[in-house]
Amino acid sequence: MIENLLLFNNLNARTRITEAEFMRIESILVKKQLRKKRELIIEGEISKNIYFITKGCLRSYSINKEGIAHVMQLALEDYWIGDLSSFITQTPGKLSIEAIEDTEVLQLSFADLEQLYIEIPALERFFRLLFQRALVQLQQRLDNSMSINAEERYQDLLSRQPLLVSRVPLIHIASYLGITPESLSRIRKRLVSPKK
Amino acid sequence: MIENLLLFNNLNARTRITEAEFMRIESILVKKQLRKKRELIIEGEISKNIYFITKGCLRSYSINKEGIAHVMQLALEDYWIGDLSSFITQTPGKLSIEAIEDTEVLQLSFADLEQLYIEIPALERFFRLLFQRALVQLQQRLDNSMSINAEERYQDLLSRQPLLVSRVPLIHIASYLGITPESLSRIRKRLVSPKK
DNA sequence: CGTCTATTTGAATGTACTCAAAAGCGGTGG
DNA sequence: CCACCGCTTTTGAGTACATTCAAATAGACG
Repeated sequence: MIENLLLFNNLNARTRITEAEFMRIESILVKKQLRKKRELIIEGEISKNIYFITKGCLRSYSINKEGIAHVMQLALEDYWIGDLSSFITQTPGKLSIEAIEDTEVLQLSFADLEQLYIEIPALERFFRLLFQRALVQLQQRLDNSMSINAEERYQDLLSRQPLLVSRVPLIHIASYLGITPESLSRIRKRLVSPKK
Repeated sequence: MIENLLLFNNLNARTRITEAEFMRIESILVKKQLRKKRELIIEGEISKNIYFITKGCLRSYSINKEGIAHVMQLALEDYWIGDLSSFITQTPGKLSIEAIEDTEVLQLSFADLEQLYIEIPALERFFRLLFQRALVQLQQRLDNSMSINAEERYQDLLSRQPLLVSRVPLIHIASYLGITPESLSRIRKRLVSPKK
């Protein structure tokens, strides 16, 4: 019996995972609840897991030497999140992940995933496609950060991810866009009353 | 008989590809020569191929609406390059790729690669790992662009990729770092004569 | 050797920043 | 249930860093 239909559909959107394979995967996953403001992983730890979000919203971020946080990823349910760098090298990571809302995730460990890659070749394909798409999206984000200004970046995000923008506090949207909260506040004001 | 040892070692650095499998791959690859300043792919085209560089140096870049180029990737021999977005969606791309030096690449087509994924499961793993690492590196670059200033980004690149910096004209390094050539010129001057 | 492009330098400018403070909002405990 | 506290958002004023524009110099290539 399939429990996590959201994940089953997520895997099967671009791959074919059988029910039997999926139940094998499910038997390994660990469900985790996280209250708003609580941290899933903390800078300096070795990330033993990556996470599939079944409910809620998370942000991953790093802190620079001035003590300022920069948002790497904002993720709602049906997304995967983790400190990939720490996860694949199994060395201490620079990212922390915090819940923006009360959140529920499914945890998948490094060792288990390596085993599953062997047992279920379609899963290797799944993550190849996942990383491929993530790479393209990140290239797009980097290109945006170089080629268009803050206001256009905000409008682009707003048009692509309206739900995300409505659920995430301005302070984290600003950080994701690479600007200060003050600047984003002014941008929003301009967009409401487009004087001139 | 293995012809492209550089590629064979590239594939086998993190995967096991047998000689037989590799010769199957080689039978499909097309060798292409490219003179300095010539373009490998041009914005608006559908990227039918990705490329492994066996000799030389390439840059991929996009042009924004003001007509300014932004470097997405700088790649020397032993690297893979392409317009991944266009390649995986088989729709017109926004990137162009140009030779910075006389260059030789091995071309791998979308259709051939899909076939090879089926024939050679280890290749699926190879590209899963390749995209995984590329994603981590791009996350690092994005984090840098938000958390440290232009001078620090240049020094970081210089320490990580001294060969690349020495072989690529300042104008393209600047674009890669997200700054103007004038700014990078001034940064270099400061680093030579660090008055205060 | 001449032409074209890349690099350097100078001066003026602007966009987003910092610092500061007020207003708004949400959650918690008395 | 309401008052308070902390955090988020807004607004203002002054500033800094990299930009733009312009021009001179240096370097590469045919």
